[in-house]
Amino acid sequence: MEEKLLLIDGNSILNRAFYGLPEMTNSQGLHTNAVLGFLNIMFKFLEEEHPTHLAVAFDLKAPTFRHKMFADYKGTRKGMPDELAEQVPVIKEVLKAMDIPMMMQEGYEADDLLGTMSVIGESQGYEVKIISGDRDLLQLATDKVQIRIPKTKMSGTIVEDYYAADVMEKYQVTPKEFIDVKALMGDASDNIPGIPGIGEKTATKLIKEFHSIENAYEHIEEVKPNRAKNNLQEYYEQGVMSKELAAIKLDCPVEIKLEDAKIQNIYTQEAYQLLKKLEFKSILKRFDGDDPDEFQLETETIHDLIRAEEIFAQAADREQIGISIYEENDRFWAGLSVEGQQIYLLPAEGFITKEFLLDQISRLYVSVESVGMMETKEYLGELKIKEETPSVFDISLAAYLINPLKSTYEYDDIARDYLSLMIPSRKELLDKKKPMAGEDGLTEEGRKILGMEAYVSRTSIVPLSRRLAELGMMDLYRNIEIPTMFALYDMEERGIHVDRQALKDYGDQLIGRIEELQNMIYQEAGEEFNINSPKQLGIVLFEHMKLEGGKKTKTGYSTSVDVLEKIEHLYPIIPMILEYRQLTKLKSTYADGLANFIREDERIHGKFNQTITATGRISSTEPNLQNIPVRMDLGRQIRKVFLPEKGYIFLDADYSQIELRVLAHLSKDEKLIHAYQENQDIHARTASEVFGIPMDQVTSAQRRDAKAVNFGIIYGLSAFGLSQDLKITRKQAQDYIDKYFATYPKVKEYLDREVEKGKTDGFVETMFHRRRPIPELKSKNFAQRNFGERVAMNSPIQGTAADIIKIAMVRVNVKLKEKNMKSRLILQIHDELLIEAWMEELDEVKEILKTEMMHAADLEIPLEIDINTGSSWYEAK
DNA sequence: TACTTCACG
DNA sequence: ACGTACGTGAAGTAT
Repeated sequence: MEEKLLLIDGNSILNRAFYGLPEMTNSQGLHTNAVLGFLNIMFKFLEEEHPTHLAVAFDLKAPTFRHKMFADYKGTRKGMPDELAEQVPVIKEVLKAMDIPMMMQEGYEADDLLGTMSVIGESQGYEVKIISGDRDLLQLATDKVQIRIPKTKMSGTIVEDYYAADVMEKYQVTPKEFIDVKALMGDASDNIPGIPGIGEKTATKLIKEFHSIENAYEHIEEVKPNRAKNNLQEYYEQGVMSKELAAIKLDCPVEIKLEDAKIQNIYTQEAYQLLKKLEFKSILKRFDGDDPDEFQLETETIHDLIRAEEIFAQAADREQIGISIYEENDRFWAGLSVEGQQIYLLPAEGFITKEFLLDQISRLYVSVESVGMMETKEYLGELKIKEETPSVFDISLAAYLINPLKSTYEYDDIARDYLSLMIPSRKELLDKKKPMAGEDGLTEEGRKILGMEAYVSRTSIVPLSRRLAELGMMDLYRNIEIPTMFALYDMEERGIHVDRQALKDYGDQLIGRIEELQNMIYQEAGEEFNINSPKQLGIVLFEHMKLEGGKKTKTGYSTSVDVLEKIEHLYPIIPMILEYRQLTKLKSTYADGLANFIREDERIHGKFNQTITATGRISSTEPNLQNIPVRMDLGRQIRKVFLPEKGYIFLDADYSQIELRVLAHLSKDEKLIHAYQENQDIHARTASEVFGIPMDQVTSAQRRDAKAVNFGIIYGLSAFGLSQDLKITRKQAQDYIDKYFATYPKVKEYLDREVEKGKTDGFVETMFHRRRPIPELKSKNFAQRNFGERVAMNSPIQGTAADIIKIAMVRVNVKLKEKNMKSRLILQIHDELLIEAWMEELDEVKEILKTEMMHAADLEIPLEIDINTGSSWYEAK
């Protein structure tokens, strides 16, 4: 077999990887994206090329000979960011562990070492491949030496390949002449001065003609553009020196020999351990054979009723146990972790029925101190655990409170973060569409997943509890989140009644107008196209029709409302598009979308998610019942199809400006507090203060502007954002903001204080100690940091409001149940509760709502609510 | 799968 | 000179 040498430009590839991948750390907080990217690239080429030899070149840290040549060298190359710098020793450690030789030598750059090594390789008859992100290396290309430049594009990595002929084709000069081209044009980032006035084009032209700087100089009279001729004459010395700088050395005294680069076994134990610490699961998979200390569970599948009873009896006197459940169609399995690595898998079959298992598990909640389970809410219906059961320990909720920024809280994440245990994820195990269960019961993967989930659910109880206690969140967890979980379950279970036919009629009534609009739009545009495609729409409007106000976004023209509204009065097509958009939204998302979720009981049972938002709010999906139209009348009409059951009436209560009230409380601003204690119209009051006019002279426009400012404050406002919202100049917006803060000075102080806290502590928290980490505040990116500041201002306000309504929601729900009332809580929309009230209980329920909502938190100002009744959601709002 | 748009608080 | 209001979810198109 022919020998093949793969050479990697270490710094260059590491650099590319760093900027090509999103920020990423392992659980110890070590940045790892560049190392992962490097290894992925390396493995990609190992697989593609199957080289027999491999070496990686690195620059040494100290500025090298080449850079020192210039007195004004002060680090024209910006120092690398810390996040990258800390990864340099790491990749070296990994390579060392893999027995891959590294070339690093004082006084020589990686380029020189690569060049020298490629020459040696070629002279020995090796095929040579050089991997780099740097085009300068193209001068090394020959018939046998190929330069491969990987580029991370959106659609994966693409590689540009260059043998000598490819360089010729693309740059019209030979690889050797490439040096002269670079010497002529110079390179600021490499501190190569070049010759003034000669850029890429002239340089290429000259070298194409004369093949070298020296030859061009000898034929100086023939050098064409006059400017080039004169400058070449005047700066010839500098050109020659530049050439020396641009030329990669091919004769370094390299310390390693070719045979040292022979690939042995890179899958070493040391490398494995290192990669494990880095948490590179995808790379670990390349190591075959079993990890000697891979985590193993001992699984016993229970088919015998007597044995099952034995096991449940044994579990009953433990402090912690872990449960996992899996259901598919009518089949049911439970996983149980009682001690050590022992897992019991209990399929419901034969004498062991699902009812038996659920009953046994429910009993464990009574006898065991803590029963750990993930996503407990999904099983509350079957388990029949009472709200006040102290042994309920929901792993997902605990992990969410500790870090609400994660997108998932799966068992492998929890194991990594709280048990320092790397185990295969559900996604990895079920990778190639492998099922959890087959004809003969659980598959191998299914057993593993159920086992690990039960194991993690038991063993993480202690570390999670400890962490919650450390962070002062035990009360929040016990008294707010766990009870909220029960309330959400109840709401999901109850659902909301929808008139199926009325919903269909609503949708049908839209169709006519939509078609009409569509034809009118085609007419105006003079062509037919897909109006739903922002891309096509943008081209039709701003190119074909040449409307003004185009451009925006990287992918094309923006066609969003605020862009279109600006030109709404100039072109008749614009209002048509806006109306078309509105109607198709109502049709597809609401009329058709909601219809798909109406169940047999004529009710929609949406899901409420408790571990999604960064601030502590809940979210609603399948369908989203928290964004049913209300602002525009046509959309609002859809609420007429949400109806109470016979004998019931809707009761809707929402907090009046809860976030501003929370702000008043948290900031302790006297003026704001006073205004609320007097129950004044806060927006009018703000307008009066900001514009310096008496309350009774505030115009509706002034009130509207003041309202926008009040909202802006909550969002961590910026002059830009406010100006966009109010369609005023930034100067005016800034003026409003200044005046606002002059009026409510404590608000300003409070917001500044929160930003400061965020910066020093790395997080901010609500009145009830819910915390939101803000990693963005440490970002070196200006925009990111600004975002972090706004988050620091907004999260405690939005989060405290979320805490308060959770408390109210729980109390209302519990009270109605305790009193055995027929009335029931069915929806929560952030600051609003919707109750399907039994007609005869109406007054009592109203009282409960008022009391519980107004007294959910003890603030310096009263919490007010608006309350309405109606025979549809439309009427009740 | 990413992006854009738009519905809500 | 950056590039933005805070928090969500769903639908549709383009990749």
